[in-house]
Amino acid sequence: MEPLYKPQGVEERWQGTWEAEGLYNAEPGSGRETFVVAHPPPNVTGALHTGHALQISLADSLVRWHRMRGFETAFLTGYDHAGISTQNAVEKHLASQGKTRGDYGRDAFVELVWDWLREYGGTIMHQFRRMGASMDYRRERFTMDDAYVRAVMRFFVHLHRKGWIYRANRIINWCPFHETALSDLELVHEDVDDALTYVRYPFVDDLASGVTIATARVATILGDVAVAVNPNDERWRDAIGREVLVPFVERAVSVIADERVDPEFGTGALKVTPAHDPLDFEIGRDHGLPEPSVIGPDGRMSEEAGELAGLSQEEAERRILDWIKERGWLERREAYRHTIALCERCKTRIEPLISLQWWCSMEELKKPALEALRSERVRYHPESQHRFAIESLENAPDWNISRQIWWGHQLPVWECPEGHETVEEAEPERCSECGSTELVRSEDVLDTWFSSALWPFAILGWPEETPELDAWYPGTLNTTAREIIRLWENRMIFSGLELMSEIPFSHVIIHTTVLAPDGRRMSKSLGTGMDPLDLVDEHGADATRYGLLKISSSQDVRFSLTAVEEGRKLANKLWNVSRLILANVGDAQPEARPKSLEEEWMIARLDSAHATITERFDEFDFAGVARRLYHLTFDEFCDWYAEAIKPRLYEGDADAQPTALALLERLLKYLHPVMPHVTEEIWSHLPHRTERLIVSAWPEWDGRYADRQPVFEQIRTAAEVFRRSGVMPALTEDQRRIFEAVVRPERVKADSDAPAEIARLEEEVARAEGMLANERFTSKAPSEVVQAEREKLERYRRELDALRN
RNA sequence: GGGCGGUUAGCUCAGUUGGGAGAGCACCUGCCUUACAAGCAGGGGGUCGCAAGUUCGAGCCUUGCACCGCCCACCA
Repeated sequence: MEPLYKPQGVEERWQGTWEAEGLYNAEPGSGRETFVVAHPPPNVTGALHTGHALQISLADSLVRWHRMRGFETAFLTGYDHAGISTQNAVEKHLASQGKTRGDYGRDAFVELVWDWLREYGGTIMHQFRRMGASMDYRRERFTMDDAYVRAVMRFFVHLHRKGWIYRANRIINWCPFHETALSDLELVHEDVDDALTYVRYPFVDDLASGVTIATARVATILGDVAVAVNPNDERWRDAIGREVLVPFVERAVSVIADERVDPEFGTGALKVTPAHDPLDFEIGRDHGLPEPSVIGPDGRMSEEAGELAGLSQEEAERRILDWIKERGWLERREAYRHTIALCERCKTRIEPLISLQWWCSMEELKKPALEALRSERVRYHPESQHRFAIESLENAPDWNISRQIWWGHQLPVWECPEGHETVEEAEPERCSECGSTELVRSEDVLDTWFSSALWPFAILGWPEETPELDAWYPGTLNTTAREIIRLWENRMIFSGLELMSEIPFSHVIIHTTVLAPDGRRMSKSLGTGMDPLDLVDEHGADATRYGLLKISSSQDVRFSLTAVEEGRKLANKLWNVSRLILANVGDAQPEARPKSLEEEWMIARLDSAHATITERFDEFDFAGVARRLYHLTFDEFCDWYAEAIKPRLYEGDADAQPTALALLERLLKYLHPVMPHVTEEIWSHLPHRTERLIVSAWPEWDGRYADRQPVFEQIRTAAEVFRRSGVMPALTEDQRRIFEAVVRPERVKADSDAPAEIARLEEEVARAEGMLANERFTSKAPSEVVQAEREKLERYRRELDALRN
């Protein structure tokens, strides 16, 4: 064993060994209590980012802890096909060769995606392994596996038969680049500098006056079917019911009243374009207005735009503005900064369009899920996120589940020439209504999250009845980022309840968002991202895991390299104290048979750490676990226990050796869930150990020596006084032996500063005396607090006496 | 605009029923001590964002304000 611990090489070796020896494997039917984590499936095209690394660190520490505690642990993993994201990646690849998906056609394109994935996809599992994630990689699943596809089809048909899936023409978010609908949750928003145009729509019967509206989308004027004002707006009260002319198309439309119009914005009058604005759409439907679409799926002016058909929106806007100016209807234009929606994948500006899409009603699905959340059968952690999850589900709108892309699960819907729809899991022979055999399958695919919603049970073989499904559903917990609550977590809960009649897991851990060191979000486009594998290469997976856990306490945290470096130091410290012990125990067998104060005290400290670690893990306070491990190792095990027994080890004290080995083993076990590699490596150097640490038993609590702690603490106080002042306080023989081993008084320089120490203690005595002299304190404070203060005062007086002699 | 989180040492952060302000890093001093110089021992450094309130006592509880951040959002 070298003095410097180098994780490089060691970690990969153990990762290979653990997996090869089948120690990550989960088997159903062991009869043991289960601990099941269906880890969030990363995008099949993705690479490990900091969020993944944190998620792995959290989940794997819990999994390893439970494995050692004797649970049957199933840490399950796989890939998400990530419809739009993957298609986008492949299309970019094609674009670099000057091609488009249109050059291939649907079937060839989908084949191309599969080829592309075989070439470039599926790298992240290697990175999970490199983090030390103890997943059962044999059971890796993919949402496009045949079995998984069958589960998705079953889910769709099930919901359709219940009447909860329907088709409707509604306004949706349209990405003109991908030419597909998107849910609200697949958008990003960006502030842009635009112009707000004030246009007068003249009254039909009085062209000299009219209603002035303000718009940021001049091109959509062609689709106006009304002007709306707030009914309480005095300025426009007389205009309600009159007719105005829509510019350019010179269509006469009514001025209507609607509460949803904000009188504060612009002039308080809104042009109503139902086909191209979500609010206008609602107003239009409620007032029974027509819905002319003047912008097409390609983002250009459509046939209904008449003479402007085929133009870009910018060109159309110029033409319309010229027309308005000529007639003097343009009141003014002003600079206007506002927020627009973009496709999160290609950053193309979203067009709100009316489109025939498939929807999933939330009305019935969400009821049992809400009950499960309100009764806390499923609990989000922290509590604030639990409330947010409930509110999100309460307000969940119907879910647009169809997408007009090619990569994904094609809808199990077949149409005959009569327009009848047949919905079956597999291709039907004839139309269910007219018997026609000329069936054409819907071209739409399902929203990626529709299949993700089945993850906890589809990966176990559902809808087949498998041993895995029987053993591991419901699972235990799930870890995820905050923004995934509505996209995924809530949907797993309601789909699990609907199809399995049981919640998929009991706990959802919403983990920290790791920000860049400057406080901005980590993202590739901002250039603030970082590759966690660089950390792993430089500092080791153990240090990286420790560092990420250490900073995982609050909702958002800035990444701090010092936390990872602290982890590296911890690994090195552990390595070296192990060298000390292993080099001086001969062929002793590990056995805790304490014969001295420092041994008893160390056992009491290990007991204390045992309690804290259990408590912190149970609360999902991973930073708290990391903190306790650090101080247990550095302050208690190394600085005091190891220093105290060192002289005995050098002398070959046969009593010290077996206990030292036993306590080191216990320390290694406590550290293993967080730092698996270095602990397993040290474990492999222990004499007579054949079993692996990863599957060794979590230590039992001892509990015999809690009362030895005050006796030991007197040595620590004595050391403090001595180092500050050079004065040697009175100690028992046993205490003095430990004191001399740890403090090495012969090495402490004789620049004693007794006067300063006396002054410090005098201040303390005065403070304590003051408090105890305050009658309001002694009469109102709890008696324990007063008693503790009296004891402190006495201790200070004793120390002071020792110094003054 | 809404929700949530944050504001404590130069930096990143702990502070768990209200009872003497802490850690790591950085900085300074002294030590190559037969585990570790990626170490050991010691030290300096903080009106706990601001203002009121409750209390014998507030970093912690209440109210208001300010600033920072994340997430969400159909003011055209």
